[in-house]
Order: sequence, then C-alpha cells, then structure tokens
Amino acid sequence: MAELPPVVARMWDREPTTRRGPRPRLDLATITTAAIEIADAEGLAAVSMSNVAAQVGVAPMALYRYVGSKDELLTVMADSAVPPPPERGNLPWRPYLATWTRLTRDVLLSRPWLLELRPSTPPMGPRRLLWLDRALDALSDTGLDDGQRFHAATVLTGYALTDATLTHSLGAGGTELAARAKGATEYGEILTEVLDPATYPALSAMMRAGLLRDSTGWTEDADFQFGLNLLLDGIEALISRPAR
Amino acid sequence: MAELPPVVARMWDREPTTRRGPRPRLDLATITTAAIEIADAEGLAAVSMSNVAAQVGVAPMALYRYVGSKDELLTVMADSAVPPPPERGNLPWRPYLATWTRLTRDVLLSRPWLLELRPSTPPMGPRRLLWLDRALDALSDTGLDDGQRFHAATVLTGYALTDATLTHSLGAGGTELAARAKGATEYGEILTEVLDPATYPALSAMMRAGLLRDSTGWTEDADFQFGLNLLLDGIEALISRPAR
DNA sequence: CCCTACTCTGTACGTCATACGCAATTATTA
DNA sequence: TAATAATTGCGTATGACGTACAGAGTAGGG
Repeated sequence: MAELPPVVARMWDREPTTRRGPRPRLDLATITTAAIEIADAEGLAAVSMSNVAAQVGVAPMALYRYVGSKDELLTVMADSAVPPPPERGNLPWRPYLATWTRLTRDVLLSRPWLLELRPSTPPMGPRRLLWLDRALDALSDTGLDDGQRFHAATVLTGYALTDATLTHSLGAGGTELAARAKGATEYGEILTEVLDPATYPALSAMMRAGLLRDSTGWTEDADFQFGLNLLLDGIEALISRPAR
Repeated sequence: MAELPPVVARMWDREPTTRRGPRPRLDLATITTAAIEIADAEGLAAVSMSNVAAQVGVAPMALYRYVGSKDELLTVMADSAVPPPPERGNLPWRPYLATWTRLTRDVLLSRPWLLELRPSTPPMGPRRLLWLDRALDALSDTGLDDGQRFHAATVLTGYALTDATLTHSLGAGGTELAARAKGATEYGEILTEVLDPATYPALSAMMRAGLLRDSTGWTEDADFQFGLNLLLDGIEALISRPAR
C-alpha cells in the first residue's frame, strides 16, 4: 500500500480525527480558496505566501502547517479551481464528450492562471479525477478497453489545454511581450514581416493569403469545433473498427 | 506594419549592422546557449540571471543589454532548444506527420524543462515556426484549406505536449511531490486507495481492474501510437469528406 | 496535574530580478 | 584630427520572496 504524500492526504480529508495541541484555526480549503481569490483578482504572480496569509489573517509561516511548500499549494489550487463536471443525462458518448471538452476549455479560459500552472504531477485531486471519471464513464458503452478510454480522455484534455493556451495568448495577453503582440491580426503581421518565403514556404504563403489577418467572419469557436470534431471522428473511427 | 518587439527582432537578426559604442562582447545566441546548457544540466530552477551571466563570463546586469527580462530569455530558450524538423523526403502526409509528432514529443522528453516553460506567446521563433511550416507543407496536397491545416498542426502539437507531460510525470519526477508518487504503479496504487467507488465509478473500476498496476507488456510507446493514430484518423476522415 | 504533541508567530537568511548611474569605448560629425 | 553622441559592461542597491529555526502558547492523554 502506497504511502500518501501529506498534501494528498489533506486534499482527501484523510487526517486523523483527534489530535493534540491547539485546534487548527484554518484548514486547507480555506487557504486554497483565499489563494484562488487572489489569483482570480490579481493574477498568479500575486499569489505569494505573504499575500495568501494576509488574506486569511494569519502570519505567513502559519501556512506551512497545512502545505509543505508553495508548490504544493499551487497543486491543490489547480484542483480546487475546477468546477464539477457536467451531468451526463442520457446523452450518447459523442455529444457528452463534446460539451465535456468545451467546458474544460472554458474553465481554463475563465481562470487563465491555470494555464501558467504546469502540472508536474498526474492529476490526483478530487475535482480533476471526477472529470476523468465522467469521461471514462461516457465511453463505457463503446467497447473500447480501459487503456483506450483512458487515452481518449487524455487526448481530449490535451486538446482543450492547447486550444485554451492558443486562444488566450492570441486574445488578451498577460506578459509585456504578449501585450505587444496582442491580437491574431498583429501576430499575423509579425509573421508576414519576418518570414522568408524560401525557408518557410508553406507558412509564409498561408500568411500572405491572409490567414489570421482579415478576421471577417472568424470565430475562435468555429476553430475549436473543428479540432474537436477531428478528435471525435478519430474516436468514432476507433470504435467502429473491429476489436483486436 | 507592426513594430517588432525587441527580442523578436534579435531572434531574427534584425539588428542594424553598424552601431556606435563598444562592440558587444556577446550575442543573444551565446547567452541562450549558455542558459540551455544550465537548464539541461541542472534544471530550469538553476537558470538564474546570475548563473547564466557567470556561464558566459559577464556580470549579471550585462545580460539586460541583450534581453529585456528573464521572461524574454526563457522565451528565446524555448525556441532555440528545438532542433530542426525532420526532412519530408517523399513521404505521404500521414507517415510524415506521424514521425513529426513523435519527434516533437521526443524533444520535449529529452529537455523536460521545456514542459515547465509556459508559452505565453504564440510561437514566433525561427525554429518552432520551421516545424509548423513543415507540418503545413505536408498537408498541402490534401485539399484542406488554410485554417484546417493550421489547426490540424495545432492539434498534433498539443497531443505531443500532453503525452510528454504525462509520460514525464509518471516517469522520473522532478518535484518532491512527484518524487514521492513516482511511477505509474504507485500512482495507480494511490488512486485505488483514495477513490470512493460510489462517486468515481468508472475510474475506480478501471483501477481495480489493474490499469497502470501490472505493467506487464506495457509500453508507453504503444500508448502514444494509439493516441496518434486517433488523431491521424480524424484528419483522414476530414480529408476524405466532401469539401464544404 | 504534568507531559507531550501541535499550532502560530517573529526573526533571520539567502536568493533573485532588476532599477540606476558611471566609466569605458567606438562611430559619426565638425 | 578633435568633439560629440550613442552604447556597452559593471557595481551597487533595493525590495520581494520562500522558507529554516526557535520559542511561546494551547489542548488532549496519562
């Protein structure tokens, strides 16, 4: 039986019920909520141990009774910031996974600081695992085996993340650099200006043809739909293929 | 015409050729190479302005004549660390994009610190754009329009990134937290222990069935292949669909 | 009632990014 | 050739940050 890392234990409320010493004035959820509020309001850079401690009315070092390090706090935040997954209802796998993936992307866009958080650990928190569970459940009628379903979900998550990253960086940038190059139009202009058609034939041709430049009728939503259908087509092709 | 951000200009050697003042003792490439060496050897955390400056034999503040901030340096690193894309030869689009995606993943796994790097900007460096160009080029015979090809490439990149992240975090972890939970086996054990079958029916069933636990015959490569074929199937379905 | 485990706090340390100003150096202009 | 202007490299300084450590107070177990 594997020993649980301390933070994981606290994420799942696996603390021993009775303990000595003064009763804790905080719990992990309070700290996490405060940290998330700061991140929502002022960005991830403002999430310092001092700021979080001030937000919950405690000295900075007190937080270390609940979290082993700032990194652990960020890990917990990355899980708690995720809302519950959508209800399945009696939707077939394909439309359910479509909204599932879209909502995953929307969460990332509504909390852009989640994009700056690179998970150094596979998901182990209750919220993200709940999302995973629902995706696997949606695929349970399809005849795919465990590994296939697991990876289908992984692929969809990855797509949501990629699309959110791209959309966000083309939209309202956060960094100074991104602020300078904000907007798909300006990005296209920069590329057009910098690319040598000899070494970048396909890309520069595409740019000169006006991709990303004339935004007439362009909706990022259509782009998302496109890639999503691509993935779902792939899954469908896999399902309707004879089992091996 | 869009003004180029200063670092972008330097990445593309768009500096005026003659300038006053002392001749620069460095250039951006030297600094970047040094920074990459440090990241390769000691990890991204060891890439501080002081360390990089020491590596090239200069005072820390001297670097700011070449880079506007540490963030910019990281951006440039993220581009320079990427090798040239594979040659197309006369491969059809599908096998070419298969190795293209696999190599993308391999690059990320051979330089894990690239995974920790948040791309806050769409790719604007010469190396990454070259990769993009080759993928677009491979799709040029397929009858897909510009937007479709662009997004197909995006999807493949995203998949490589997702898979590399997962593989890396299940393999040799970097963080303390990941070190504790290293290995797919132990990850599976943790999940099995922590999941309540009532709220996580699909996932806990899958775990009890032994996914991720008995690694007999399990190769991460097969997993990668699986997801990749899924995507390529999706693209293929799109190609053979009548144009709209 | 004392001991023991546990919580919170204040202080302190080392590191980091980077703002500012100065001296040295070179191309341009007079 | 001499003066000017631009630009580089460097030293110093600052404020913020993560966190190690030690002590004081608190509550349950014996």
